[in-house]
Amino acid sequence: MGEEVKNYSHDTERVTEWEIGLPTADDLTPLSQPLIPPELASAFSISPEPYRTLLDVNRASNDTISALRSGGGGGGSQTLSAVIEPDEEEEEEEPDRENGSGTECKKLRRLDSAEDADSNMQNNNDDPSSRSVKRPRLVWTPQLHKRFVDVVAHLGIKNAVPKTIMQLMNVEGLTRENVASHLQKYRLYLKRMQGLSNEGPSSSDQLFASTPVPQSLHDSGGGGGGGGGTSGGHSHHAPIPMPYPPPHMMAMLGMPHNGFNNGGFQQRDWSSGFSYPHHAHGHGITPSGDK
DNA sequence: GGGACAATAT
DNA sequence: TATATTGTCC
Repeated sequence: MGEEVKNYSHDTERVTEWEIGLPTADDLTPLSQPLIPPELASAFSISPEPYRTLLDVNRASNDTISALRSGGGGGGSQTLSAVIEPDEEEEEEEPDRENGSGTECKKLRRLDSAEDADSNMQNNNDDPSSRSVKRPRLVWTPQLHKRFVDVVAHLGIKNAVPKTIMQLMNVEGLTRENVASHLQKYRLYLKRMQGLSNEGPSSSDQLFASTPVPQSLHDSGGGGGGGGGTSGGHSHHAPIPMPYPPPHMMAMLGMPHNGFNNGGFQQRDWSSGFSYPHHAHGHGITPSGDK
């Protein structure tokens, strides 16, 4: 790891902090390589994508970058659509990354090509003004969850209510319901952790277990849990007005869940994780509007 | 209206 | 299984 790549032709100041924890170029499959090995492709009678040379890839990424730069300009707000920053950005450190072994688990995602009988009801809506568009379900990726935890921690368990959390998280496309639902589950988890008071990251709750529970959350628990609360001290943070560096993130809704990138869309944001798997018909991005 | 929570649906 | 939705109570 750790070798500064300065391939970028543009002059963006890099925020190296954001890059910590990101996979290095070596960890990623080069764009010039097919996502599916030829053998596999032929085994499933998948017609392989046209072969791409590095030049093609380069050109494509330059296109993307220039499109972004001209379109988004230096401006701040970007609507969803194609917010793909040339630079990798991540947030914060992740000290202990205990990965069992060196081998990255590569999961081949099988799409059930089962024809979605997908009764696509009244769902064809281009009009952003209409909120009847049913948005695909949110996937709480570790990154997203971390942000969630951070916000909750800063608010203090006491002030952490869905609406506030949602606002502070500053994630486009995230709704109060999303947060409420997740918060519900998170509280359950916290309760269990307190009840056990001992560390025993149960195998379950991988997501939660991977994110340290901030001390400020051990708050009064109100006795509820059961006794034994851990430790006593807690510092409380007053609700802060503008807590987080809003890294303008967006929720990617409904990425085409097709093995291949159609338009040449590349997902990246708050890390590769923010994805909505489901049937996203047609255009997937842009939850837009909303709230 | 909004939050907590449980039950239920997808 | 994870997340969404709904219903009830406060």
